[in-house]
Amino acid sequence: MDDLESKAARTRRRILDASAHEFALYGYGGASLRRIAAAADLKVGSLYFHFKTKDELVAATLVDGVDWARTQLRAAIKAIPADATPQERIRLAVRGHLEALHASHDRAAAVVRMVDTLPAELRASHSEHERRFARVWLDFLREGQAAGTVRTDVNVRVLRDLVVGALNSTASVNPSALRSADLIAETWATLLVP
Amino acid sequence: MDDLESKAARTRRRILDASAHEFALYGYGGASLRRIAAAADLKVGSLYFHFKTKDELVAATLVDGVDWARTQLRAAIKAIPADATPQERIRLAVRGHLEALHASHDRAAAVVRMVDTLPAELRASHSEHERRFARVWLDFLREGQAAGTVRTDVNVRVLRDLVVGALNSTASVNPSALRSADLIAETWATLLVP
Amino acid sequence: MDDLESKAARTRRRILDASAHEFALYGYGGASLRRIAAAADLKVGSLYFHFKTKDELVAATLVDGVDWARTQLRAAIKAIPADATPQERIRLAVRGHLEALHASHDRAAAVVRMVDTLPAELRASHSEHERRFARVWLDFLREGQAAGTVRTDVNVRVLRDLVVGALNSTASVNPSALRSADLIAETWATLLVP
Amino acid sequence: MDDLESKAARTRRRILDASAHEFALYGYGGASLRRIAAAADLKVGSLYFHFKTKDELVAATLVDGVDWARTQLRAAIKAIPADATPQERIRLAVRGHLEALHASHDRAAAVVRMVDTLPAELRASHSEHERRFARVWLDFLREGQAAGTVRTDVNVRVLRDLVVGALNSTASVNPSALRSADLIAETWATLLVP
DNA sequence: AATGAATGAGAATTCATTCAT
DNA sequence: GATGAATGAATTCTCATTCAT
Repeated sequence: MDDLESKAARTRRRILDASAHEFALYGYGGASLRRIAAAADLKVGSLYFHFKTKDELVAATLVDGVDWARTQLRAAIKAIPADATPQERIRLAVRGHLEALHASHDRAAAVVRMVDTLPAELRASHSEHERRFARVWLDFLREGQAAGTVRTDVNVRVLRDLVVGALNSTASVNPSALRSADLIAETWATLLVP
Repeated sequence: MDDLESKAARTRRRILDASAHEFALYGYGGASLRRIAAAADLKVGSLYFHFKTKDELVAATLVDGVDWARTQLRAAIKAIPADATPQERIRLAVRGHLEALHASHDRAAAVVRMVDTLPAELRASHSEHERRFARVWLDFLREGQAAGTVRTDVNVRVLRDLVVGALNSTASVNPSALRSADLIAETWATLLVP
Repeated sequence: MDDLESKAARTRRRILDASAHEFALYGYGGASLRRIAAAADLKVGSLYFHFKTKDELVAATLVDGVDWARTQLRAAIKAIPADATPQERIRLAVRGHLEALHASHDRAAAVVRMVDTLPAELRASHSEHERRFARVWLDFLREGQAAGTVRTDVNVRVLRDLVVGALNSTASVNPSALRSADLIAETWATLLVP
Repeated sequence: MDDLESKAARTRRRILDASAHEFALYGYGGASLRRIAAAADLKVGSLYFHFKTKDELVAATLVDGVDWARTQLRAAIKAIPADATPQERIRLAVRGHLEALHASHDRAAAVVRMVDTLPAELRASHSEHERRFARVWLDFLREGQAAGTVRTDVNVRVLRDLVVGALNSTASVNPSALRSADLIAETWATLLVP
C-alpha cells in the first residue's frame, strides 16, 4: 500500500515501454492497443484504467520520450570536460543525441516516428516539449559560437534544425546507425568547427 | 479506346495522387483505402481493378514519389549554369530537393512519411529506389569534391546522409519550411564549400 | 439488376424489421447491433453498408414505425362507414390505433419503447413525425366535435394527448392488451360521446 | 456508528437517487453503473458493497420509485376535503399522480422509463408493486362510483388502466407537462364525473 | 472499368463484475 | 465502507478484401 513505486506506477511504466515500442514500429495510425496491452501483460480493457484514451496514451508516450531524450542530451553536454577541444565538444553532443535516440528502448524513436502524422490536437500539445528539446541544442550551439568553437557564419536556428533533422533521420533510415555514430559525430565536428 | 492516355491510366494517376495525400497525412498504418478511393472519386472496390492489394498501391506510391523526386532533383542539378559559383551550385541543388519535397502534391512527402514504418517486404523492395535517389546526391557531392567546390575533409557518404536526412526532415517538422528554403540552402552552401 | 425490389432494398427491409423487434424489446440504449444483424441474417459489419451509424438506423426505424402507424390509423378512420353511430366511430378509430400498435411486427411498438430515452438529436429529428401522427387524432376529434359526435366541453389538444398516451401505454403494460381492445374501444366511446 | 441513519444508509440513498436519474434518462439497457457511481460520488466497485448486482439495484430503484409514488398518491387522495365537489376530488387525485411523477427527482419517472424493457425476472418481481400502486386508483375510482361522483357506465378496471396510462405517458411525451397539469386534471374531471 | 453488397478480422472503447487491500 | 486494479465479454465502428453483376 505504501510502495515507493505503487502497483499502478509499475504497470504504467510497462505500458509506456510497450507503447514506445509499438509506436516506433508502426507509427501513430498503425499502432494497436491490443498489441500494446499484450506486450505489457495486460488485457486491452485494463489499459483504460491507466489511460482514458488512445490519445492520452500517445501524449504520455510523447512526453516520456522527448523529455527523456532531452535529459539524456543535456547530461551528455554537461559531462563534456572543460578542456575538451572544439571538435571533441561537438562529437560528444552528437553522440549524446544519437545514444538517446537508439539506446532508449524506443522511447525517443517513438516520438520521431509519430510526430509527423499526429492529429492536430496532439501535435499542438506536443510542440512545446519539442521546442524545449530543440532549445538544448540551440543553447549549446550559441554558447559554442560565443566561445569561438562553432562557426558563426550561419544562422544558428537553421543550423539547429539541420543538425536535429539529420540526427533524427538516423532513427529511421539506418537501424544500424549507432555503429556509424562515430563517423556522424566526426562529420558534424568537421562541419561545425570554424 | 485509343487514347494516348487510356481511361485506366488516368484513373491510376488519380488514385496515386489521392494515395500520396493520404499516406503523407496518416502514414502507412493509418491510411485508409476507403478515403483514398473517395478522394479519387471511386468506390473502394474499384481500387482493386488497378492495384491487387493495399501493399501494391503503397509500393506504386513509393516508386511514384521517389522517382519523381529523383527526376526533379536531377533536373535541378543539370540546370545549374556552368559558371555558377560553388555556393550557388549547392544552393540550387538544395532548393531542387526542397521543391521536390514540398511542391509535389505530397508525392515525395508520402515517401518520407511512410518509409520508416513500412513492413519488411515493402521496405526491401523500396530500398533500391531510395538508393538511386541518394546516388544523385552522392554523385553531385563527389563531383563537387573533385572540382574543388565541396570540402573533402569529410566522408562523402556520411555527408550525403546528413544532407538528405536534414532536408527530408523539413517535410515534417515545419510545414512552412519552403519559406525558409533559401535560408536552408544558404546554410548548406556555407557548410559545404571549403 | 432491374429488380423491382433491389437486393439492397430487401436487405434494408430485413434490417428494419429486426431493428424494430430489438428496439421494442430492449429500448434505445439496450439494443445491440450484433443481435439485429444476426436476426437479419447478416454479419455486423454488413449493417454499415445500409446504415452509416446506429443512430441512422434508429432514425430510420422510428420513421418506419411512426409513418406506418399513421397510415394504418388514417386508413382505419377513413374506412368508418358514413352511417356509423358516434360510439361506433370512436370504437373503430381506437381499434385502428391499437391494431397498428400490436399487429405490426413491433414497428410501432419500437417507437413507443424508444421515444423517451432518445438522445437529443434523434428526439428533435423525430418529433415532427410524431406531430404528424398526433394530428391524425386531433383532426378526427375536431371533426367529431364539429359533427356533434364528440363532447365539446374539453380541450381537444389535451384530450388528444390523453387518448394517445393511454393507448400507447397498452404497448407496454399489457402484452395481452389486444384481447381487451374491444373493452378499451368501448370505454373511450363511452367517455367521448356527449 | 450509532447514527440513526448509518453511513451505509445515507450512501444507499445517494445511490438510489443517482440510479433513478440514470434509469430515467437512459432506460434499463442504456444505464451505466459507472455513471451512477460517479453521480453518487463513489467508484464503481463501491456500489457492490450496497447492491450485489446491477439487477438488484434496478429492483431496489423500482421499489423505491413505485412505493414512493403510491405513498404520494395515497396521501393526495387522503387529503381531499370531505366537502370537495366530484370534479374537485378527481382533479386533486390527478394532480397527486402527476406531482409524484414529475416532482420526484426522477424516482417515479425511472419506473415508467424502465418498466417495458425489463428482463423477465425483474418484471415478475416488480409487477406486484405495480399492482399495489394501481389498486390505489382502482379503490379511488370504485369509491367514487359508489358515491355517485364517478360515472358507472364504464368498466372500472379498464378506466383505471386508461387513466394511469395516460398520466404516466406525460412523463415522456412532454417534459413541460407539469405546467399543463391543471388542464389535464380538469379534462379528466370532466370525463369522469357523470 | 467500376459498382454493389457482403465478409471476417480487428479497431477503440465501455460494460458489469471481482477481489485483495 | 470504500478503493484500486484488473478482467472478459460486449459495445459501435472501420478495415482490407472479394466477387457477382
